[in-house]
Amino acid sequence: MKKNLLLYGLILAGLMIVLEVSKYRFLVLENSIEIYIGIIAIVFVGMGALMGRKLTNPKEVIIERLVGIPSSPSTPFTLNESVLDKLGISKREHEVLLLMAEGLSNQEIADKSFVSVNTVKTHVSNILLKLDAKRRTQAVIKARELSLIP
Amino acid sequence: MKKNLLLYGLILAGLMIVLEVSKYRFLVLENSIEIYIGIIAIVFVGMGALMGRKLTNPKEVIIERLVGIPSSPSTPFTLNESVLDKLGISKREHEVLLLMAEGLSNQEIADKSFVSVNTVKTHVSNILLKLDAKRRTQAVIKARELSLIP
DNA sequence: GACAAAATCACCCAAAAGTATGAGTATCTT
DNA sequence: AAGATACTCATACTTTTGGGTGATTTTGTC
Repeated sequence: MKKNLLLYGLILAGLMIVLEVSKYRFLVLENSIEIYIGIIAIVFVGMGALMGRKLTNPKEVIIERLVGIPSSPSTPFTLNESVLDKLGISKREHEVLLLMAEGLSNQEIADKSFVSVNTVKTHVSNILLKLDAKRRTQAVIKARELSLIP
Repeated sequence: MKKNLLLYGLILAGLMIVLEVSKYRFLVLENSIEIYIGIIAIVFVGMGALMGRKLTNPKEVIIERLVGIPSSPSTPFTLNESVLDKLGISKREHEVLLLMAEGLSNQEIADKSFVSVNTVKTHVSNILLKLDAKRRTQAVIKARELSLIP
């Protein structure tokens, strides 16, 4: 990085010198000032681009891979009931939660549970409240984190 | 991108004009040419840096690291790319899929991805289509089953 | 039986999600 | 230069969700 800045300054200095020298040799015509600006612009855009690229560290995607344990016997899920009633989630609500986690719509949950959609809605609303989630997707995630669902 | 180039040209043009005008007003002193060059240099380095950053796709350097089972916290996820392009899921769509899996709303995804909600909607629609899901919740489940997301 | 908690349902409204369609831009390949 | 693909965005419309409120019915417990 520092090298770049240095190189950078050197080029600028170089240009100055070139200009200075040529000026006294009457090579700097009135109308050619634009050309100089153009050249300088191009050069420094290039430099800037290079620097920008260097500054932007390439994202490193680190993929960690386990060595042993080729196939652990998938997670043995056990429901955390203490959390369940600490949050005051009822049995029915938990059922709905499970169906929600399967990606079912309220209507589908209603059909499976033999209740009306409205009922499911209230359950879902309560679940969202109790799990402090804004959406059903979030609720499912939180529920899984709390071991309320597999 | 095009906007940048345009803005770019405009700034260059602007500088030219300023110089031209000031030249005839005898404001351009012999010794101040260096200052102008400096200013131009700085401006264009900045521009160049910005452009360079935009142009440079964030190259993803994938570093694989083997972990020696210190305490397997969860499933060692490895993305199944073959499935990914068998289903024709693009890079952007996959990104959206990941954010969807975090329980984010379309608006939140849009904000995080610096695109409009409409764009996110199209992506989500395509994802639902390609994953043969009716809802985003289902899509997430299927994606997880297919090892498209952790 | 009385009481409380849970479950059921309805209605209305607002917000979010999803569908369909068209279109401009960008990128990459041939 | 042309074509394919991906990405972006818009507009309009439908469906699903979610929030709030209130009311009735079970159900379990004291």
